[in-house]
Amino acid sequence: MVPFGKPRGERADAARNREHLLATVRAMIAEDGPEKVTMDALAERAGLGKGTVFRRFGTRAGIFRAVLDDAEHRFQEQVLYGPPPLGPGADPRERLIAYGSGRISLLRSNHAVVRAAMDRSGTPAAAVSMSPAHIRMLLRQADPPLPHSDHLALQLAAALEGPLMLYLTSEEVAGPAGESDCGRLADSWRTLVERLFNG
Amino acid sequence: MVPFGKPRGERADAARNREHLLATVRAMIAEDGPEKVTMDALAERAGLGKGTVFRRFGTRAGIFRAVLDDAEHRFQEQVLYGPPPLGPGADPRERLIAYGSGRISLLRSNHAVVRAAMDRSGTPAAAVSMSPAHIRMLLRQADPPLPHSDHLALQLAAALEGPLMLYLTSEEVAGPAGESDCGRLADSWRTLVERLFNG
DNA sequence: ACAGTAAGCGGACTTTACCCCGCTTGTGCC
DNA sequence: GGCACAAGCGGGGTAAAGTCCGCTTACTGT
Repeated sequence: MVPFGKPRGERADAARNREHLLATVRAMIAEDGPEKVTMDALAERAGLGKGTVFRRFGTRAGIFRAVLDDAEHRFQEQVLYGPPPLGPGADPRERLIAYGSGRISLLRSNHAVVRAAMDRSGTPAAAVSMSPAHIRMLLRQADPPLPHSDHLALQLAAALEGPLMLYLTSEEVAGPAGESDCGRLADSWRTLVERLFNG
Repeated sequence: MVPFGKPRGERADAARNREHLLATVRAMIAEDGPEKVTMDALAERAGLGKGTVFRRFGTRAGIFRAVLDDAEHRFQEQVLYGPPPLGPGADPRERLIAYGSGRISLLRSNHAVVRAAMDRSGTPAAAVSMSPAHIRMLLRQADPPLPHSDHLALQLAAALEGPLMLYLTSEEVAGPAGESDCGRLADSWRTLVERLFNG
């Protein structure tokens, strides 16, 4: 028998500290925005050592990824088990359109944190996103399945997330103007998907 | 008359230093890759002060943007004045397809530098790219013009550049395997554009 | 040629992410 | 309960980006 009987889960104090750090960082984000969050300040405010912060989250970006995890997870649940058209039941085309507008508003409402989570080129944003996989699945379920579904899925994921991550600055996204912008982004996503499926 | 008669162009020594720095950074990139380039090392190797490096390029990412400028500029010239289907003369659909595969191979062959050029969230990658504007123009020239052309252009630009910038890691792109990957990316771009125009 | 001036230069300084490693503490086993 | 030990903790240390400001130097008009 291999000596690794149990992976020995996270220790209780560690879990407590993680929660505490998450709460603290959320508070700091609410007060001054993510760009003002420094590791030292976070550690001090939480009353913990800097080493602890890094042990829990690995990198600065990791903290923001953890902050997003919640919202991300709720959304994913809607996608996997929720009611149509987002959840299963609707046809792939409608699901994909719904997925797009849901994802756009998710990204918009967390835009600053999303940006902070992709700082430093180490991890590509794929880690923050289940989009490529989900889109690929829907492309394959289409009748007839779309060609190049793997690469097409990457491109569609980028079409969805890229404008918010690559091309739009924070000011363009925040504020009331940004809302209508995102609405139009959802409209053009719909166009894109409809034409893609009709071809 | 306003006192600003002449913008007083760049001084000769400054221009010389810029060229020298660019040559130095290119050499460093060739030797160890962009991620190993530090501002201190660059300044020292060029025999200049660090302040000078920052004055010239603003940020670390700025250096890599400057390095890319050349290739970018040559490509842009092909797009604006070169022969069809990339240059003017072909119909918008064909030009867009050609633009995509040209851009993909440009990004692939400079992938490491492109990534380095978008480090630090300050400047969105738009600065490295004329894609959104060019794509928008082609969408408007289509007959009939496509709806939502502004936002659709952003999404298509992201579909084109996003996979290479957001979702594919350096290893996946470099090496011989990456070449076929990029070829398939170009194929699925073609599909995307064809269906979009046919709808 | 020369004086005035703005642009350029250098390098010490500051800030911040991230590493390291000796000490402490929670946990599973008896 | 007590032991052994891995996991967790702390905070000083390092490296690298970016800022500042006093000195120097290339251009311009006369």
